[in-house]
Amino acid sequence: MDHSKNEIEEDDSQDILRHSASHIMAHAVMDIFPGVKFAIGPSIEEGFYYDFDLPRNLVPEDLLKIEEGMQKLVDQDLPFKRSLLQKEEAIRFFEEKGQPYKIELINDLPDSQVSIYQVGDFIDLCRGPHVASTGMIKAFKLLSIAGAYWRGDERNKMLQRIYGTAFTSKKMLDKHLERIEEAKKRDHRKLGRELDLFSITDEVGAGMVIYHPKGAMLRMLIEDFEKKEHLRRGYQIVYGPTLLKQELWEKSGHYDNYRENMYFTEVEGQAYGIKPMNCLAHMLIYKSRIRSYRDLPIRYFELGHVHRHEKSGVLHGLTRVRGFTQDDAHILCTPDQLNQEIKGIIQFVIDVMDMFGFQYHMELSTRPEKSIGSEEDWDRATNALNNALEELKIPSRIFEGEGAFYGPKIDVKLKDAIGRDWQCATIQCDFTLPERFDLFYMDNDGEKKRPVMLHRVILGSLERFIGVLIEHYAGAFPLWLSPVQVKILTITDRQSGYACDISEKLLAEGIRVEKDLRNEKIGLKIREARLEKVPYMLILGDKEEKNSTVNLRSRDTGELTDVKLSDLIKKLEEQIHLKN
RNA sequence: GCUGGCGUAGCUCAGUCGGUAGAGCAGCUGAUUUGUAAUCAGCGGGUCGGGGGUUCGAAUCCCUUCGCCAGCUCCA
Repeated sequence: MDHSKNEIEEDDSQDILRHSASHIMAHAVMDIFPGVKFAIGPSIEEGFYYDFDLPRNLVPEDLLKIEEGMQKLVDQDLPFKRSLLQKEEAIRFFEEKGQPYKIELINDLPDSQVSIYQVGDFIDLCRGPHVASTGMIKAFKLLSIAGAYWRGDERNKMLQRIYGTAFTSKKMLDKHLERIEEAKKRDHRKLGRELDLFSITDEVGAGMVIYHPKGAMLRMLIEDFEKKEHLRRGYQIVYGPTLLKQELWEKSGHYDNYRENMYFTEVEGQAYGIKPMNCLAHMLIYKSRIRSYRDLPIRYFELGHVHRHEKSGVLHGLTRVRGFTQDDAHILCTPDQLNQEIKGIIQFVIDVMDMFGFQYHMELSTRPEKSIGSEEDWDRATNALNNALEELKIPSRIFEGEGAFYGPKIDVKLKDAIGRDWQCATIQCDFTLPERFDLFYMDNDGEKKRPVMLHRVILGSLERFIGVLIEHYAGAFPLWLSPVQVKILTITDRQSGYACDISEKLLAEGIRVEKDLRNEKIGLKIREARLEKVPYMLILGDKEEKNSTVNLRSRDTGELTDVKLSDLIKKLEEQIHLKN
């Protein structure tokens, strides 16, 4: 995404504004809770926050009081004053103030001098910059209270975080608050129930999805699409079992590294683990016979249903569940083929993202401190990923040390219709599992060689992807993905026969049709079909029957047209083919 | 898992000071045969998330457990 110079400047000034607002909030909190200890208070993408160590827990009413305090500070139009202190001076200063978190921060700063900012009676360690004075904060609002660990580490004390946002005008703030409301309307948990797509119920278990007929249809359409696309790209479809012997998980290292996330069971004295990943069966297929370099690359694809015991607090609708279906593949190839394979996967991801209309960006994560494998392998794998990105001219950010313990990876973050990022696709290089399972191929020199394994998903998990899709389209799926594509509505029960006739003809063409023949007013039927977000309604009255036409009403344009059935079928088929 | 909030009819929600539960929508029945976002009338529906306690009496107070929500940490 290109930012013009103005936009960049605007982003910067907004950051400064919000960061300044967080200082003002801290001041207001200090006025109410004199003993407060301050942690950090940065600006973030949508606003700002500040973490506090407070003598008591905050309640929502506190936010109003703090907002009032902030408004007073803004009204006074107090200047932000910057000054420099020697590190030792600063430490002494914050010791006197009883601010242990600030001292910890100062001790970690490399420079001999640190800057502090004063606004009113509040002095904070801060790199800056800030707005000139508090009067420049024209519009702000505190949004929520949450717990947050000091320095983001769950072993540390949990502090109280207040989130807020600030803008240069009231109008912009209102627009932002409207966007938040809009996002709530698109929430896939809400739409999932309203559109009768799926349910998640305590009776079954937290994080376990039940697909209702329409949700199952949506999933099937995506699965069919994926199978076709994978076959086209030289993948072979395979299936592995859900339950695999515990010994196998011990061999793979999952038992040591991933046990907390796995479910185990015992049958006739034999211990089994429920698969949290699909790779083991794929490797066993590879190992089921001797492979030649001529066979490579081998690409096994599985829509594999895995279970992971996610911590209870992280579950969220379809986007974070305990049982989910990955569009998983493992590619076994020679080191020489690595680059080409990675490029193929990236192109696959791009094709699919474009088709669904998602923007995306890619991130390359390199070797973490805690990792296995030789430096040479890591370099080769990292270069392969990096070269592939460069050759395809894909800009990416590098996250040093964020790779998996067995290899570096490319993560793809897609951006939905209202600008939120989601992790779906990931491409990971792995030298460890081929080693542990002693995978090899016979090379052209007659020597056994070790293949490289790529783990990759394109959509990630179908559950998460479907959740994201629901929100992306706000439930109004494009025709090819709509569980019901056409709904037939009759004016009176005189048209029931004609309606069944039309319905059968559409079904015969593979169009997904529903009929509403109830003795209800057309207004009601249309209202309900609209709420169900059906792309096309066919309204049938005496007039249509007499003329052998249908009155077509479009969800997206609201347009009404009288058409012949054959023309309608042609139009629908064209649109389905174009997948829009 | 952690911090805080919340769990009342299928859904959205009300329920005062502790005195035995209510609305709208949905559902069912009947009437209505209707032209582009809600026809009218009647009826049924609840172990107030589960368990335990306090009390003459608990949706309401306390404990515990499960789940949900907002974050944190983790992640497809």
